[in-house]
Amino acid sequence: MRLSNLFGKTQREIPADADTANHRLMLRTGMIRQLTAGVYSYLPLALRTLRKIEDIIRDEMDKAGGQEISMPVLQPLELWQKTGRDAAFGNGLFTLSDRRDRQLVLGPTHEEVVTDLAASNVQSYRDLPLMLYQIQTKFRDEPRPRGGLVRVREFKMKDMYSFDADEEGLEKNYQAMLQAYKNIYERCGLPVMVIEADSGAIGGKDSNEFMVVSDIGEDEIICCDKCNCAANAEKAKSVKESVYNGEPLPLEEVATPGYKTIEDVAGFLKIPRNHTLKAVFYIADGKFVFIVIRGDIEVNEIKLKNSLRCKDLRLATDEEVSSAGIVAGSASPVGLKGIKIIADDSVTSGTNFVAGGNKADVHLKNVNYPRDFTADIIADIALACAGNKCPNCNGKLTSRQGIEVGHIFKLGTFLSKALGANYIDAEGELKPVIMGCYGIGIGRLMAAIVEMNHDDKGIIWPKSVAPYQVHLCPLFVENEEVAARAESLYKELEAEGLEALYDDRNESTGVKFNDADLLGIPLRVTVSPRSLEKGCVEVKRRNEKKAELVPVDEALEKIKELILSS
RNA sequence: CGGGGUGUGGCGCAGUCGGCUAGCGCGCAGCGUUUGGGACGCUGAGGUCGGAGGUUCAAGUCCUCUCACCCCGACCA
Repeated sequence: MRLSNLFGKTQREIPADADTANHRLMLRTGMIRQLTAGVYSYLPLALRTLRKIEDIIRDEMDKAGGQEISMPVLQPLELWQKTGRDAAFGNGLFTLSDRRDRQLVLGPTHEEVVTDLAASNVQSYRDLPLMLYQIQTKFRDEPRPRGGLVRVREFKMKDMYSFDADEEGLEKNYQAMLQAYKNIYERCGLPVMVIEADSGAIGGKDSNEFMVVSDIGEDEIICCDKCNCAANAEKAKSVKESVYNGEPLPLEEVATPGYKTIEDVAGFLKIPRNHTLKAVFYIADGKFVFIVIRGDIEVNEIKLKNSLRCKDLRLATDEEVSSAGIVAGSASPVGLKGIKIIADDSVTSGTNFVAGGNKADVHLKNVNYPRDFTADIIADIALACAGNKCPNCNGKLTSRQGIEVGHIFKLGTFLSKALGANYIDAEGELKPVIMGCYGIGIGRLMAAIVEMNHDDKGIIWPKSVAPYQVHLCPLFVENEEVAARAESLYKELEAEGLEALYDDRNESTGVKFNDADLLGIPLRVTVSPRSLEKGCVEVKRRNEKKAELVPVDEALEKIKELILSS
């Protein structure tokens, strides 16, 4: 490609609100252009890289036994109602109606469609296992798109679905996918961590996320510095050591004039925060719920949502709290009637806590579970934090930010049951197929690659996904020998099937070199009067400082060697 | 959904106590001189100042409504 013809110019200035390196660089290189919030056009350079990423993914999916298909973006809402996931996605679902007023959705993912497809095509255990995948556009109406390509509303995703007759088959496919994913990231030059994850709106059981550790990541990873286990903060557990304050003592009221927060009450009574019980109020699917948790621990809303098996969860407003008859600042589970109580298991391992008194300016001392109150649900709903202890090895937990570049799930049978995806086993018995699903966001993966592979000059593409393999950069193109040499070298490269970006523009050296660094093609070949005087051209890797002089007639071989070496 | 901010040529911005023909830098086109790390001169093209309504002799500037985009929060009583 001649740079003079390339659609998408490099920019010297970019909007001030592009605050991540990958976003700035993709704008400056002219790879992407935003159309509206979370919706982008991909220009030629971006598309070339996206295709290379897709080809790596296809290769690994095919090796793992996948078959590529393509499923519709436009899907009947009815299908989503059958599985109940229209509600799970809620406002995240883009919906529309056709001319006959039929409700349609733009697919945020394809479990429903693929399960429906399997329902009509899988009949016997002989049809299993089956692995289907596609690389297809998804639409999700995110509350807040951000960070360039990191969180968008329209994006391409590789989604693979596995169908098995039994749990062993699922496990085998799941492990195969885990390995395939590791291969994909490695081939893309991206270091990833595999962590335990919550399965979220997709539903299901076991789930792992693939994380690129980066400060711009939106996810928090909780990781043990001793045993190296790691989990998304949404899912992570930590040790909640028992708080034993002696044998249970009689309940006792204590005046706490004006002291409402845990911080204030604990300070006033001169006790640690973990000797208190905290009350938090949520509205779960429209119903008021009362949460009790130890004062030093925060509620993990994802865990809470899972415990409640609810679809919608939000904090209760002040009005809702008072109309439920709760005394804000002194709320207590003790003596509470007619309200669902969910307690973190931390309240069961300790004695003589301080809790609210259900009267203004009064708290209760010596509250003990279950003597003084009981809960409708006892569960782990605690947020694990850096500094907590690891539940596996008692090591110290640390926290870091990560970009989620892949997510795999063991779905089980809830979708196949809802959509009638059954098979007849060897004994003639009808059974639901067991499913798994496996996703990678292609654009986000590209953003993560740029984020992890750049310097202050520009992108440093890994060879495997660079838009071009060689950046041919003649200087002083009005010099006839330079122009002739560059032209013939370009034609030779093309004839060899090598991907060359040829900067044929009559620009100054500074402009050309700066653009070369910005674009980040792995290998730069400079043709100039100075080097030609020595009968040479200059070859330089993007990730190295020094250039190397190579005799003109050896240049092609040298370039091939450098491109093909690892 | 709540809070804050911004909308002026392709990009980045100034102009906003109302006042003449809306300006600067980059980029773009032409000519010339240059050019081993973002050169320079001259000439030129390109804007219904997000949109609608209003106030006024006069609106990019003031008022009302509206749309879009960005940032923060989605948070513990």
